[in-house]
Amino acid sequence: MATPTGQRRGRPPRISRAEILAVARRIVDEEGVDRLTMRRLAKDVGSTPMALYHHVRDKDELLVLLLDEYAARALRRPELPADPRERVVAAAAAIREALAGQEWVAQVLTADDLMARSALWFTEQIVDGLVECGLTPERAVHGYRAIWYYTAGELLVRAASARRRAGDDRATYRERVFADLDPEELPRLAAVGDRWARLTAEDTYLDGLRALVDGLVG
Amino acid sequence: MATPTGQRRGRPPRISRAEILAVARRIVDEEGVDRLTMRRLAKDVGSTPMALYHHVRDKDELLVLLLDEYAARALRRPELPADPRERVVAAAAAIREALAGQEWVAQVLTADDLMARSALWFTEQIVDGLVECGLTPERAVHGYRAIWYYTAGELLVRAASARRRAGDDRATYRERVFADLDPEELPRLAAVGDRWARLTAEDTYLDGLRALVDGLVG
DNA sequence: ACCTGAACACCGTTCAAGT
DNA sequence: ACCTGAACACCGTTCAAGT
Repeated sequence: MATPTGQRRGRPPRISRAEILAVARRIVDEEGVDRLTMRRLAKDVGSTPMALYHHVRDKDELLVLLLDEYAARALRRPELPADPRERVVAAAAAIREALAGQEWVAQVLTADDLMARSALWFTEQIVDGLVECGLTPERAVHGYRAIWYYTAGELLVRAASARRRAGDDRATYRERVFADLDPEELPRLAAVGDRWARLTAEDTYLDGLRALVDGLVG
Repeated sequence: MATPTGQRRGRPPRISRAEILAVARRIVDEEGVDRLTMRRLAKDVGSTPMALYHHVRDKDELLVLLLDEYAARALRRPELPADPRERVVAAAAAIREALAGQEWVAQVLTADDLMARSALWFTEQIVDGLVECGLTPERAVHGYRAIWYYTAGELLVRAASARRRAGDDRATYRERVFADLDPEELPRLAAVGDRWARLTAEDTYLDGLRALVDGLVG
């Protein structure tokens, strides 16, 4: 709060929300989101845990702010195709592109959902593209929602398997299950057998997205 | 380990893995997965935290076991339609039906993925249905994968919004954003405006699933 | 073989006080 | 207004010892 003369009152701030977020981002990037604790963050900022609570409400808000800021930076608006169906595909793919690979994003994502004003432009493109394909505005919103479910699911499931690969040992469990399936009971899976791991590791996001969009626009 | 005469050696067990899982399940059902801690669980089992580590490797394994057991119980195999496309839809819907509403499942799901032998029958039905629709086995597996992304995404995103509704206050944030959108910049979203919350709260899982399956089988 | 007690190395957050 | 210190009420897991 400023006084009528423009002076600030009380003790001047030593740390800012922006500084807190920058340091948090560095910890997350270098050591993973699990290592981001309020105590550790305070230490790296050169302050105390409780000082942080003057700038963010709690740890949850910190994570959401982190995601919003990342989205604002990473979601550069691309040139989109003129064809409405291709525009929908390209907008969804751009969101996924920006969020994939950032392992920590998936873990925060479940705490927020379509995040930040910065993502709304993409939402607009998708809804608009679907309307131009002939859907009513209501069905276009539902279509956007389906696309978001698919995209978020891909991000979350893939992040989970990446984490599991890091922790080993359960990957071999799945391989064991698929290696000795009963071909009587589960013939298709038994036939795929050892190719399962390779097949599900392939990046088929775009194929699935196109199928979904094709199905949505009829 | 049994001796050649069938006797067990060493101190007889006081608690079993089955008992641990049953108590864990009760805690999760009654108070939520966040309240399930090794210490709390030990207390309810009438033992000590470290005794648990003789029956499960760590907390992660406990959660996966819990999910596997729940899936085995909840995934009753339904009568499936003869038409292959409808069979794919029905099998996916059955998985989703069993897992939806169980709020804790979503939080564990990101730590596992297609869970347990008990789910493989459904996977088989989906892959088989897609093959009968004319897809190659490889494309059928990719198709299954897309359906799983969509289904897991729906479960996780909806569970996240349910949690947020419980915690309030940020729901109003989204409403505020949507209430004063710039109609110049985001005309479609501005037009939907206050109907956004209602529209995205609707259960349109089946519509999206059908669209995806339609798109997959061409 | 199975269980216990004590300890290690942490958490997020509140409260009361200081400048 | 902003920050600090001490404390509260917890965590998961390891280690050494007991029966």
